[in-house]
Amino acid sequence: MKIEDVLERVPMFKGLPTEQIEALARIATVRTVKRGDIIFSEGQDADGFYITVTGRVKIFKVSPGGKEQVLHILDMLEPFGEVPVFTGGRFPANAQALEESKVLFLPRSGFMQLVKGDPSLATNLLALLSMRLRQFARLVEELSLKEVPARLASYLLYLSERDKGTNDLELDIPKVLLANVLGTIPETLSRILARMVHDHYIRLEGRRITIIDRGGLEELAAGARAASEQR
Amino acid sequence: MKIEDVLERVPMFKGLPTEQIEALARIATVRTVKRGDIIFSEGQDADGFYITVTGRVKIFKVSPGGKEQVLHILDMLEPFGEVPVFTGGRFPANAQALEESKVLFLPRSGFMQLVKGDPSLATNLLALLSMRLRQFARLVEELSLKEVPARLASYLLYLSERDKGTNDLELDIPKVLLANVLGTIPETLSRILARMVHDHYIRLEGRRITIIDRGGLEELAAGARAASEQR
DNA sequence: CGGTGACTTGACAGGATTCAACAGAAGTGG
DNA sequence: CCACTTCTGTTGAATCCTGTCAAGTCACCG
Repeated sequence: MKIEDVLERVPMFKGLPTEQIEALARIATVRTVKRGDIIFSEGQDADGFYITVTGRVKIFKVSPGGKEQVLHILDMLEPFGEVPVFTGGRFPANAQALEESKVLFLPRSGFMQLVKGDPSLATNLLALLSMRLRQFARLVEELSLKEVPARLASYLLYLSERDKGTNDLELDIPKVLLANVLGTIPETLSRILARMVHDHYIRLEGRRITIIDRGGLEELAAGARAASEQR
Repeated sequence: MKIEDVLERVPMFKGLPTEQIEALARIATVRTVKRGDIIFSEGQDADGFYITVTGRVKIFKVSPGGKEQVLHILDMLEPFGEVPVFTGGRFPANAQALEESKVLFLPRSGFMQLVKGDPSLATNLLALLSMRLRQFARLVEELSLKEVPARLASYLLYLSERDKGTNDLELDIPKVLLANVLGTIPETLSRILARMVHDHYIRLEGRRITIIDRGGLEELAAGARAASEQR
């Protein structure tokens, strides 16, 4: 597939005139990465940003002890690593391919010129960054204000909502990764899932989860006292 | 003071032509708030954003149980509540005045037009939002990957750095608020400060803190094992 | 078939919150 | 100016969640 065709489908570039798409395509380069490959690391000098073409990428931070916190999981056609394009300097986090993926690299120079020249691109970007800020605000809220069961409940409800309200969910990521998304570790996740099963909130078979008490999950997510209340 | 003069000094509007400053001034309104006043609440419909003129404002989230997590503390001439300007919809968090303050309100309509017309304003905004994203990434890292002593150590070092590396710090916020910034509660903060004093990292008199072991603090901030190691 | 990765479970320790009580500072009003 | 309330900060004891350490199962792959 031609790069132009990819760029055209990127939401961020919605409404860009063809010639500018072509200009972008000329400066873009494709990079193929294998599962587990690091695309960039925190602190690394940033001279451009990326867009996923196929595959998925996680953005994450690591503690000195090796614990991970996932900030984003990016699907197809989502830009990432764009922050240092506007602030200059270095990448604030790490990016790693979850699967064999193709990513597009757009060098900073040239891109900035384009932004300056095209107000609709600029406002698209403002919308994108604002959306990210919203997500972060929610993430901070979850991490700081809620306990793990509440976060997990939120996540399950989010999955359900994303699929038009089904009760039959299928985790599309391994549980280790889910744990890191939720800001915890696999062991804890495992236990809380078990507890939720025991308390008849959900049914669980491997990565298949069925919601059987949506109301209960919603209470949990809202921060109600933990499951298995036993006062 | 005239509104134009204020707007001119706002970093975000750096380099804007005078006539556009004047256009902004025409749509802006001033609002005076007392200490503790809520400027906007999470979920409230957003039809514009704010800029601090005098005083300070905190942006925060609240858990159902009443615990607070502070996202930002804004000094003079800093914009806030700007996210929904670009995403539409509602405010993602609450804003409350820490002191008697004057804030400027800029309605969304009109502002967006200005953004579309002025590329340098747009890039200023992109830089602003990107900076915020960076801060959030760091906040998430602190909350998720570090324990309270490490966060406190980071914060103290940050204060020191902000004042050109002094060892004599003066907290400009009450400790309750600092606790909420660090994602904890006053009791815990109090104890950890006491421990740091006991371990000769700092000296403490009310809100005056003197760093006496910077290296030690740096280790703590990096995530080394907690103070008062006693294995 | 040995080996690696994903996942689970148990025992345990430890950090942090909760509940409670209290002292000092600050601000209010008579 | 003093009594009183409120705010701020500190300390103690008990509890709980969560992470750590360790072991073990199951599935999949070379």
